[in-house]
Amino acid sequence: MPEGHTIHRLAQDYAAAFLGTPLQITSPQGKFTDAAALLTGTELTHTEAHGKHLFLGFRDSDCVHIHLGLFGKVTLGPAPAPPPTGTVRLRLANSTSYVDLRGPTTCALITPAEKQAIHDRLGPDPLREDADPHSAYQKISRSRTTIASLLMDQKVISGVGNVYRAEVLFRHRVDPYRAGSSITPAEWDAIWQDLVDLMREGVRNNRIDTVRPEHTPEAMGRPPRVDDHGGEVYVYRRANRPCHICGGEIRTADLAARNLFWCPTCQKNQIS
DNA sequence: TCCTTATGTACAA
DNA sequence: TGTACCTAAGGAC
Repeated sequence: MPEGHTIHRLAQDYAAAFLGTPLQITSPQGKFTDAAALLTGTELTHTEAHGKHLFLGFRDSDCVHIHLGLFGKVTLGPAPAPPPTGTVRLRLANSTSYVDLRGPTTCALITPAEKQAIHDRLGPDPLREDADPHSAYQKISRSRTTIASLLMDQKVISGVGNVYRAEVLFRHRVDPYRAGSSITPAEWDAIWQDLVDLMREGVRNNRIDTVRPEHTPEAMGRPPRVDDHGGEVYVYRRANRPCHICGGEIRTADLAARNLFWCPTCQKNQIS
């Protein structure tokens, strides 16, 4: 379930379970065996997230770079660790906990220079203190590309994925097909601040909820409901179902090989 | 049991 | 723009 909130939460969870304790590090699947052998017995010293990238620091400068991609999953539990299945790329274990990584796009030992290069190519992350929303707006305001595409471009803004993209555009009534250049500074400020708030809540709850209190099923007099992905949302994966606000049909379309969801009735803001 | 789908990204043409 | 990569869950039979 990897958007930026998931990765920041993992950075916290890895730290809480493993920081400063000697670790047994293995790669039952075999694709990370050499690095695991190099690191086993050492301590985890640092964890960090930037966008959807997770960094695990060992000793002075050893760093494991993890990207979950679309399918990657992490399971964390109390010791003793169960016998690993054949798909576990990386297992960390100490006397109290274990964590298994499966199916990541990336799991690699990298140098400080390589780590820096990753930071350098990523746009500001709403979950990081060092984020500068203005640098994202510089790119957006000069682009003829749609705002829906720009929000998914990790060079523009990092950590936002297909759920937050669809939901934040709905919350601000922004037509996803508007060009970046049509987004006003005030609109961007509101969208950015909203992403900061939503994604922080996502880290806390480990899921994505975007429905405002006045639009919850209870407030609207509808039966309770949790959407397919595990949180409560306005439009994501709700194609052909009624909009929570106007009752019209939520639409879906292909945009850059991803599914876009939006309400054509509610999302008509041209200038706000 | 098979097929589709998924909260992602990189690279080729 | 298309394709490759990685895994698992859910739905259609």
